[in-house]
Amino acid sequence: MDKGQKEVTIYDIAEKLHISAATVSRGLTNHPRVSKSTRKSILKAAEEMGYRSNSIASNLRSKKSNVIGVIVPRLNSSFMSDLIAGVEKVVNNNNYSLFISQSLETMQKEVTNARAMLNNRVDGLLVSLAYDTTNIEHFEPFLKRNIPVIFVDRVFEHASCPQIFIDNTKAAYEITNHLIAEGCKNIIHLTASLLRNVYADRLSGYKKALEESGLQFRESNVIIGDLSSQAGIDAAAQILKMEKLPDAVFAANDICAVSCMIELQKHGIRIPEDIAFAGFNNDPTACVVQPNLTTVNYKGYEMGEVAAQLLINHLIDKSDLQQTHSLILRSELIIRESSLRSKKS
Amino acid sequence: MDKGQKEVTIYDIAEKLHISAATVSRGLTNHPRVSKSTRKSILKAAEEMGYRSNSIASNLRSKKSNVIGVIVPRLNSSFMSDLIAGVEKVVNNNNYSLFISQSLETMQKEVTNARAMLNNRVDGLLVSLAYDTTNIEHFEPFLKRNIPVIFVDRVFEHASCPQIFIDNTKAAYEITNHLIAEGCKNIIHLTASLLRNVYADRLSGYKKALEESGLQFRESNVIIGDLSSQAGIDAAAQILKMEKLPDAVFAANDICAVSCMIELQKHGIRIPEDIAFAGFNNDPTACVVQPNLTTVNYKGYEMGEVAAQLLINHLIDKSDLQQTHSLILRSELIIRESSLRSKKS
DNA sequence: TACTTTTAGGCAATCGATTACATTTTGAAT
DNA sequence: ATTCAAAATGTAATCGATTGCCTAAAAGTA
Repeated sequence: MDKGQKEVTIYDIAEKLHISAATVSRGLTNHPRVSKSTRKSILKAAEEMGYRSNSIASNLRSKKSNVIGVIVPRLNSSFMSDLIAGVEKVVNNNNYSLFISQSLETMQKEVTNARAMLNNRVDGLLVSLAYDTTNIEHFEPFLKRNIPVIFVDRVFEHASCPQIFIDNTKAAYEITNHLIAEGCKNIIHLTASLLRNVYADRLSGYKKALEESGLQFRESNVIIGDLSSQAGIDAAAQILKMEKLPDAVFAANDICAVSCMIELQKHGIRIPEDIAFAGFNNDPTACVVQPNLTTVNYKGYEMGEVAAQLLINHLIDKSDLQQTHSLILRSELIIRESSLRSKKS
Repeated sequence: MDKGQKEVTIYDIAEKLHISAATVSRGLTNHPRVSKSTRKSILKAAEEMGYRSNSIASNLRSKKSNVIGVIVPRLNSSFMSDLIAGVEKVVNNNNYSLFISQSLETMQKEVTNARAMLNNRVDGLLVSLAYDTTNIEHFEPFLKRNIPVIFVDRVFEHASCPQIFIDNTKAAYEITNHLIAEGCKNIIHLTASLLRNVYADRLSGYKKALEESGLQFRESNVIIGDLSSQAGIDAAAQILKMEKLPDAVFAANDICAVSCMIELQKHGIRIPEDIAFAGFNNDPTACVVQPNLTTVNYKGYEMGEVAAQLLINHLIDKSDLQQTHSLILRSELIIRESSLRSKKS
């Protein structure tokens, strides 16, 4: 089973027009050193003959692929798919293509994927790290080759890699303060691997808020899981077993917050009267669940756009990436009924 | 700003080991005609020298890229991101890579994206069509070259393109029948472009159920939009203006169903007492919204896995794709409170 | 020992486009 | 008609790996 008839190449066009392949190549790429009339005849012949530029050959020779690589923990999360959609839009509008892979939250796959990206000679890389990634040596080969690597959301400190994220500490600080202002004094925090800035920072914002309000931070109030829907259910079970019920739960994402909340409701807990709730991300479910979930609005789409644009600008005009080391995007606290206790009391 | 120091090639390895590049190439690809000892020394040298296989060069010569292309309407929908996650898993496990682009529901972008995929010489293509795609001439160049094209979910009838989807007619028939069994007689159907099988088939299942129950089908009961969250809100407004309120709404996806339902609730409509609701897809929100939404379970992840596996099997063992023309996956009706009126009456 | 087969490895063309450099053509100015 | 810069095109090397065909060496066989 072969690829059907032979492909039309620039040589075929050259032969037909009795000109050289070099001129054809120039004609097809709008090189200024080819006359208008020749270009026109080249384009016409290309069209007629069903010519399809072979990017692979072009990439090999020109040592650039016009491909951006993306490595994310998972593709099927509301946040990540938004992020990727934003990236795709920008990348596509700039005539680049997108190579995508997911690490499934393991460093091992992240390493494998990075290697595949390198072999495929992507021009740049956008990365959001897996839960258990402990170092980023697997990106060194890119940096050594001056291939830009940009971290998004789940970042890692490295002199030559720009980072794009939000101020997680501040956001968590604000949301915790809000809960405290609503009268909560015993706040559970659901989170995931503290290796990741997003979770470590949210935890520190939470701690800071407690501290400033003179509330004691208790290690046992931090439940570390994978922030999945199941993790929320498990956390609910754990909470129900506590000798003294907490008066608030702040989860590091909405998925987990919502499932935990619903599970607790099934056991007769009233939200927010018995336990106030807050999440993170402003997932679609946040304003569907009853009561609507207080959360941090933090949409991936723009983050994806910004990251992709930064990368592409660099690739196009070679602007110095080091200039922009960290890009901190805006996030906002969205207060909904799940945390509003003061009105009721 | 160049790519740093020169890349290590098989020639460098060959020179160092005083053997030919051909042998190095064979050694690296586990070709049987190279001795164990030479292979070992090649691998060792490659490792030491930091050799990275250049897939581009390899692709050019071997005329195969080990890349699968995917074109979907959007990346940031729960269903599509699940589907892509399934595809990615299978593709990745088989040492292929993934090229992804979104058509944003327009045929124009679909055409452009297809061309980019072709230029990049993908080995195969998975496609889910845009709303307004009227023909699939843009995939002919693939077929002419014997590059397999498989349609997923939003399919198109074509002799050489396998299709993977669910029985939308049957699912819609069942869900409509269920609503009728619950006593509904005036059922609104929210859907999108009838150019797409998924929506046309659901409509015909809806019609068939009405017909068989002796209920009259009314054109004015079908509201065509884009099934977005906003479309649900718009539909709610339209419904509220009707001289006689419907007693059920069956939306062709959950996003739209949920937003429509919530909007109606805001206007004092009780679900399911006043209006029963049903959606399609079993999105995460379906079991978060109150009351939980009756829907069709129809997860994209497995569909993605199946599609990718079919494609890859074909690429690997050249099994005849024509063998499997249509693959109809299982779907199931999930009845939840949003449509349960009989108990209450 | 002589001959055949197997195994390991080398040679060189090839994939298709790009591009530095060389050459020819054009056209304007003298 | 001559000159010369500018414009247009051609030549040929190059990117890095693969592979059909060939040869040499090793192993097996009689």
